[in-house]
Amino acid sequence: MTKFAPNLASRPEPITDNTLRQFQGYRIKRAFMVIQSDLTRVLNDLDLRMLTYSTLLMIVENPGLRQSQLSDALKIERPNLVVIIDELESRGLILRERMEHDRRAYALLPTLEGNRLAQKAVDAVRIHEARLTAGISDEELAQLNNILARIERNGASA
Amino acid sequence: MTKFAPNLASRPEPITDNTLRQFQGYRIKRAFMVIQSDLTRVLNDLDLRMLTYSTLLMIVENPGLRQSQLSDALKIERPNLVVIIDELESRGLILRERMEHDRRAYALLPTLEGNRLAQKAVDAVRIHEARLTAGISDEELAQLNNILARIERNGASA
DNA sequence: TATTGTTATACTCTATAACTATA
DNA sequence: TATAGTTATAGAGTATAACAATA
Repeated sequence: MTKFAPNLASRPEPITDNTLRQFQGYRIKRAFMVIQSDLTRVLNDLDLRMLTYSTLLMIVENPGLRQSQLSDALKIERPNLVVIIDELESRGLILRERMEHDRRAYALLPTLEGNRLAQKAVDAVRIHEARLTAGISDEELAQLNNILARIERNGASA
Repeated sequence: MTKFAPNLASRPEPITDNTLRQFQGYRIKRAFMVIQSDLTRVLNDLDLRMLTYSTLLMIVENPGLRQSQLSDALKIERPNLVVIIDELESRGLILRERMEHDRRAYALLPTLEGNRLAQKAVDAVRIHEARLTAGISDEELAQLNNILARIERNGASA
């Protein structure tokens, strides 16, 4: 085993990811994965997944919206939203109400329990976020969000 | 249709996501989704997906590493890595070489073509990243990465 | 016994085509 | 004919259990 044939060694040296780490996308992904992992655990205590959580919050904030509007806002394909709405409805968190002026569409409304669960989720997620952003000042977070928004805009105009 | 029964209206007002938008996770996710979407398109031109791309780059940077080391580094379950390695190997981009000192394990090595494709991918991703970070200074990106790393550390210690 | 790679399997999320009922 | 919601289906990505070969 010479130093000229390192490929055949068992590679006790630590594995590096410097090539990937040079990229913004990789670094943002790593932070996002950590957040997502912790958030998934927090939401699990409320029997919510990321999709049911964000769907419920959007219905609470925009009562009466249609499924098509919601799938646009959440960037979920309409067929995939159906089963999420089904789940929230069967749990008594939201209602589907036929619209009078267009009987093809449903107005989505939160129930009292839906509103309560949404509030509990928001509280829990605030605590989760406070933990993950501990030691980071409001100014730094504002700067972070400013840059993230600019990246998002750069991507949107592509 | 009175203003006191907005739930029954067809809701021509724009849909808002202020509840979700108050959270760092949501804002990071939105930026990441934009990056991922653009990166997926860029890699598609090289017949790579995010998983085959990051796997190939790790093998090029760490020639000789084992599949178990790679799955640890990429945070992919070992069974799921197998099919990715299969694909890269069948395309002639990498080799599986039995290790002399531990004949259970494979050393993963890039081929010449694997090295070439990895270089092309790195070049393409650099261009993609330059587009998405246009107008953002090096100082701002350094600040961004500093904050992202702190969030990642906060999550890791949880 | 424990580990490496593998197979089988299941679950979630995503994406598209085609249907129904309404418009 | 077009749209809203639905059904069916297929593809990724992810997760766990169990196996053969080897340590």
